[in-house]
Amino acid sequence: MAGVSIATASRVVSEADYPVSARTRERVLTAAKELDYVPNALARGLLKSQIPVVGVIVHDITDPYFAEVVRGVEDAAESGGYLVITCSSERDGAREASYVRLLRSMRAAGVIFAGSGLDDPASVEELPRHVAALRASGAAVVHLSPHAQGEPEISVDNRNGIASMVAALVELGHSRIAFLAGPSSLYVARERLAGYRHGLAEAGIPADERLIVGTGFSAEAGARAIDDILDAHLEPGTAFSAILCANDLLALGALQRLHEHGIDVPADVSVAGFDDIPVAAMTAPSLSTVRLPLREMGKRGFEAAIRALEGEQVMPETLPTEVVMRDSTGRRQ
Amino acid sequence: MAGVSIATASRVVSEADYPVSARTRERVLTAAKELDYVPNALARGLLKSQIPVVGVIVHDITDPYFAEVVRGVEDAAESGGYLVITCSSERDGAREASYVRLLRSMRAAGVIFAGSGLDDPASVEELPRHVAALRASGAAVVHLSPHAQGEPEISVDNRNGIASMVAALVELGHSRIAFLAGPSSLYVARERLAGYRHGLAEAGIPADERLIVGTGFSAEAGARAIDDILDAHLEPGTAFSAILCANDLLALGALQRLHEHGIDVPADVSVAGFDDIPVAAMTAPSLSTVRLPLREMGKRGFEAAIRALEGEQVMPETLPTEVVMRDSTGRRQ
DNA sequence: GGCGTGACAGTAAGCGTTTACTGTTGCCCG
DNA sequence: CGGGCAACAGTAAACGCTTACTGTCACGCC
Repeated sequence: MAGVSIATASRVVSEADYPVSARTRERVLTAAKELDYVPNALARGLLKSQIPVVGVIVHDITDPYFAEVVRGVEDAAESGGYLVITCSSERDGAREASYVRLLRSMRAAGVIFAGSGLDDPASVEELPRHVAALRASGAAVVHLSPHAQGEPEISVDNRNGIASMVAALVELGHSRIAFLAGPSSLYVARERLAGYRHGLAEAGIPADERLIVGTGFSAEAGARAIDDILDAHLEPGTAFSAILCANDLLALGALQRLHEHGIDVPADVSVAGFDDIPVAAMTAPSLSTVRLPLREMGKRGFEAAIRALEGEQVMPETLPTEVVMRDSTGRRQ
Repeated sequence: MAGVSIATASRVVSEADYPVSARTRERVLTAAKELDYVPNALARGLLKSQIPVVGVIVHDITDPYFAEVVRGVEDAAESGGYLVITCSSERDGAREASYVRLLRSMRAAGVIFAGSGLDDPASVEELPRHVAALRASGAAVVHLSPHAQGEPEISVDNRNGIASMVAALVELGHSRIAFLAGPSSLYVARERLAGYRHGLAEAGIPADERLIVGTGFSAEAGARAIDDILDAHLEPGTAFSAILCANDLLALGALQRLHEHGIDVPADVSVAGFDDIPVAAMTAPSLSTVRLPLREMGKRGFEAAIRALEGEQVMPETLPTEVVMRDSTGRRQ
């Protein structure tokens, strides 16, 4: 339509670094607009063996933690013209591996693992094969949490984050602090448990194993844990005066169940979470927690991927955490 | 490696409907496994002018409403080997159009609009062009909410949903019910407002315009609306005894701000939301709301897209809503 | 015995781009 | 005034796959 060869048209629309006269360029652009031309990313991708898409592997997009991270990736990706594919693995190694395979088949430019690694056969067999192939073909792989293959590219100091909340609770006069520990199959949960022990040790408080309860990572699990604690005849106020949770969802569930039991927060017991997901500020009472820069993690994750794509060496970064005291914690009565 | 032609190998790995002898097939499969062969989806897609990917356009993946819908799409998509691309438009027509253009450029098999339509120049100019092109090229386009182009393929009866909550509140003795209406720029908010008026009319209660407050669709907006109401010297208990919110996020914000003002829910005022996002069950008091089958909507949306792809006529479906009374509502004192 | 037929296997075209390479100008400089 | 070069423009190959088409062979039937 512009009366030029395909090559010339391509050079104009793809903004190639190749001289094209102003008149020709103009004609091509006019024709392109007229035809509502949109380049075929598949053809382009076939040539480059890469399509401007990054996959984000999360445990569950419905978990506000991951939604925030994905949003961070998305915001950073958007400006570069990248699209992001969300993959909820539901903590199933096979599903995770299958997603990564699909991402590999479509030559995604990068894969960002937002959730922490799993102890799962598929995660140690099929997954590493795909990850290696992805890397070999020039795709970027970045981790935002600890995992089987080692240290994450972008991380947050879970251990010291939890420890500083322990310190804050100790500061408020609490010495018997229960811990809802999350699932021990998750690397990140183990780090947080270590942080709890570390914080206690720092304060010179011996850990009471009866106060450490293994849980899932959901609100229901938090509510159930409260039931378990109460069933074990651990009296709030005497056996423990504060409950620290390995993530906010657990804390939310705990808060609700405590309310149902007529146990007042923070008068009878203080409750603290970890992550600072948006709803943490919206509960009544609002939840004291440790803020993780979730969106920022997503953003940095994407940026690290881009850097890797450009052949740069990516240096591991650790992002800061911050204790946020709200209304669910109070001085020990 | 298997000693066969590319065509034969293709027939085996793509499970084409073409006879291949058992021996040959075996050899190909063995070689494929040995080589860790993964087909190139881009090459395949280039040929078919379509790649097994669907885009979901949401306002914000961080909003639990959309996270649920996306998860529904994802779950349905996974079994078919489709990947889902999340696009948070942030209610910006230009950003939305740009996402759809990107989806078009990569020949996505479908685009699902999860959020309701926008009143925005870009949404009435660029967007329809891309949507038309997508449809013309055989891609499926499905809407889960009302929008400028008409009725959604999958929907929920917002109007009657709200109206039935009004009825439930009236049943509890409330007659002065404030309404946090959401943004009037959103089709869905307008439908809900209509439902509120309808419900009131059904109960023979005249609408008091002072009790209808325009808001955003966030928790902050809900909190602010409470401030506005109180600033207007509308006394809880006398001017109104219940607050109905156009979505749960608004209700969450309202709940928190009421708590801060020392106004007890439900003793002083009842609060109800709409959507039944997961956190609605986790607040204290837990939130009475209207359940929308969000995940199911996502799932149906994907299925409708597949049906459209197969050339089937897709019939509009309306999914049921259900009033869920929890602890934030009570009989009028 | 010739031939139609079914079961395979291979050849090659084509999907929409990008880009190395090959022209063709016109201009500058020695 | 001729050679060299910059500035363009076009040709064609290649990316990895699917599939229409073209064999080839063995078998069974008239």
